[in-house]
Amino acid sequence: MPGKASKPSIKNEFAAFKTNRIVEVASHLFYERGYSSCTLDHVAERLGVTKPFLYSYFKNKEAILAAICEVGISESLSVLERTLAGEHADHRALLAEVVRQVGRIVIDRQEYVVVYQREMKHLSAKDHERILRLRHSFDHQIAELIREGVEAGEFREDTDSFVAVWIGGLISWIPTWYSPQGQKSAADVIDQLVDAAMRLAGAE
Amino acid sequence: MPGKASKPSIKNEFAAFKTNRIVEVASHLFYERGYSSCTLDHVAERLGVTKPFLYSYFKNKEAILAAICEVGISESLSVLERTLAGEHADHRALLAEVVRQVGRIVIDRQEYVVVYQREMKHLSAKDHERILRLRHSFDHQIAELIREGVEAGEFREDTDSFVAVWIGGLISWIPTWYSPQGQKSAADVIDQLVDAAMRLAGAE
DNA sequence: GAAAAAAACTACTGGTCAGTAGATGGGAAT
DNA sequence: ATTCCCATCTACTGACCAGTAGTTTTTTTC
Repeated sequence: MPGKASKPSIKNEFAAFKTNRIVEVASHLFYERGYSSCTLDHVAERLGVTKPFLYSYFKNKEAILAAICEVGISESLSVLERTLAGEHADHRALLAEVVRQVGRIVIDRQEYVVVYQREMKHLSAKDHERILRLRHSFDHQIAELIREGVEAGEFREDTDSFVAVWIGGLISWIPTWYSPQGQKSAADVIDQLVDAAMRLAGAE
Repeated sequence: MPGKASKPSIKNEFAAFKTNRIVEVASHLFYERGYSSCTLDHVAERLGVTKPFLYSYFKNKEAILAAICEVGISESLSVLERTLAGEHADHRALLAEVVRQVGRIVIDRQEYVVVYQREMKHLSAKDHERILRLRHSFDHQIAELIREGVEAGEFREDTDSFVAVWIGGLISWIPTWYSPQGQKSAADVIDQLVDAAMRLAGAE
């Protein structure tokens, strides 16, 4: 089961690999068919194993969903913190860089993000709360960044720090319309996203 | 069944009323529990009727979902067209008014909109396509409005008409975080939405 | 290479649910 | 009052599925 720290060993690496594969495949199938309509037999079949196999890596179906839901937000949060810790010319550049990085994650982890958005409500109260805290921490840090930027005179002074939520919306919205097969490349989308975020922040 | 034009008569009005009630209640329960996890017995119970009752107004469960999904987008589209037909000072005012009106609809029809976003993929190919066409028509008309505004010199000249999609994202994102019980009033949210949309369009 | 341990499987259960066939009952027409 | 019709209900089916008990296969250990 994920979520506990174990000593590194070849055995644990195998287990981690299998856990990961389950999450990958489940995410893809939940994305395609929806959580409730996708059976664990289906996930198992796609992995070339049987249902009880899954139960030796996850407590139940909901635990697999929780693992999926956590991917996008926890990666975004760790990139955010790493970027905040780095060196930057000003708040403008910092915001642009954060949005760029997180945009990249959201595009790479598209299916995970969509499953999270759609199926969140099937999480247990505990998992739901835990993941929501991560999300709020993210929004809060972006809001703080905006506030500081406004104070520093880098963003329009009439910019409410609540635009953090709107920027979050812009980012979260991408996976619902972006397709890797579409005309727009991922790089184009990210450039446009950064531009849009800067406009919202009033950084001209 | 909805979707056919009938002569107005007291009987048809009764039927339309019942159809409407089914859609209302189903929307609320699909919103709370998810489409696949919400049973028709549950919908019927909440209405104080039985399952076969539903089947005399809708062909099957998916038809109820389709009716729900259509509400938000078709209301938005009709408001858009009505607004475009009216008189306006300039493109700025026109865009602001459209966003304001559609924002209001999305807030009023919050649950319908969320169900549409989450459960779209359970629609039959036919319904899915039909509703997607409405959605595209909406985005296309907003894009056109932006393009004209840029040409008229009212929006920043480096504004790509693709911001229509980002504005659509802003609007669609509201129901996932706005709550009527929250601190922010609907009017505040709409004012902020309009401001954000104007920033995205580069209308300063 | 045999015994023990770990990993994965076969086969099942108890419950759920979309959709239906046929019964019922109350109002309208005659 | 009787017949008919329409709306709604009762009662059912066939399929599906999360989760489990107990067995088999594979790997590790000595």
